[in-house]
Amino acid sequence: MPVSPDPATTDRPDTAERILDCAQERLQRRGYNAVSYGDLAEELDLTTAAIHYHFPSKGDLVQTLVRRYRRTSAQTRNRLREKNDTLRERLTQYVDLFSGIMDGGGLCLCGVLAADEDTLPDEVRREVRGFFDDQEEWLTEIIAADTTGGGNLQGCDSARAVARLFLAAVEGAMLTTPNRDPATYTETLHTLVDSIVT
Amino acid sequence: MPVSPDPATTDRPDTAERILDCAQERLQRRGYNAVSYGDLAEELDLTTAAIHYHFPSKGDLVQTLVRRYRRTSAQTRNRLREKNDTLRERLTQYVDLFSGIMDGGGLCLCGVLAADEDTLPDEVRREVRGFFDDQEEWLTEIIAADTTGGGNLQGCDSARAVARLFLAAVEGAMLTTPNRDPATYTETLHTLVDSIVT
DNA sequence: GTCTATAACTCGATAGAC
DNA sequence: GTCTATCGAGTTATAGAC
Repeated sequence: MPVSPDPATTDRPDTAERILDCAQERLQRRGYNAVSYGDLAEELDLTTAAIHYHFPSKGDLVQTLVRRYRRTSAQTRNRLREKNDTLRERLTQYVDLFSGIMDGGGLCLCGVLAADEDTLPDEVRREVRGFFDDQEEWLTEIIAADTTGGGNLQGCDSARAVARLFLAAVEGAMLTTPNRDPATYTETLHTLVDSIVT
Repeated sequence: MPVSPDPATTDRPDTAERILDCAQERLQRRGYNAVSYGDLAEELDLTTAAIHYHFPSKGDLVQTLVRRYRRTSAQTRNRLREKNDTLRERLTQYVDLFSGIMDGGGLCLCGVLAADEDTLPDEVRREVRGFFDDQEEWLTEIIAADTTGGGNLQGCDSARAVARLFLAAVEGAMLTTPNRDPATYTETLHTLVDSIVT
């Protein structure tokens, strides 16, 4: 039997993960170009050199972060799909995923980064684009899998077109909702859910 | 009869306006924190001191810019409303307004700035919020004014809820559309237009 | 793995000459 | 109205000690 993966006390995340956590929270509030090694170092009680040891460049750091974000998002989506059978339940809980993000006071990590797209290192840009592709693919699948054919958007439009619209509405509503109020965001998206599923 | 407003040759915009033009183009591509006085000075063949003469602080500059953006957007929307009678025409051409922005390679100025919201000076944040309020108000009016009651979104939902959804979809689609392709963006929004107006 | 120290650069902003 | 010159702070990143 292999030993515990943690060399030490096993009670809290290692430094690399603490850096990622902190970077994610700040990026979701401030965007790529307003987050610095200096910020993170101060909040984590480290020096910038220590962060550079774990992530040589800012591109490395944010690429690793978006990879983690994509991975956990995929796990969450798949759990969500297994736990719910109807398209309405699935879409509604998908919407709630992002209202949870807004509760924390930030926006979707990749939504924020997409606005800074022209200033991102190539490896980060690719990862952000991949995140949106993931979402579109998953939404296309659950919409196409719906057999009830309820809403007026079903049938006349392809599942992919509806998926693209849904993703756009989710990301856009986070950006445009007055005061970033999660309840108002949810209300806005429910208007679309009702239209898709009748 | 008053003299010409231009003291000189009247053939091209004055420096302040050239600065605003350049700042807008760069902000729409790079976001608030990746645009600097140094950038603008180089592209305009000026010094940073000259820009500071016209706009003492970055907050002044961007606030003035977003004010101008709100003003010209309002004029464009009102012309659009006068020239078209049906809700479908009005929504379709509203969508085209932003596909025109994407042709230039950038995003909606206020969409980009909203992603940087936590880093904006207060006066800029207020102006950006005002832009979204303008859009929501105008969309609410044209949706409420529609008498055909065609789409499935009409009636069951308030005009304001549909307006919020439409604005969110427009801003979000600019952000999430693969390769920022204007044609794909337009396609995505037409899915929503069809749903609203049947 | 974290530190000190620093290089090399960019940032927004200002003073004062012309 | 635009310039030169500069300040003080912040930026990413690296070298080398511990």
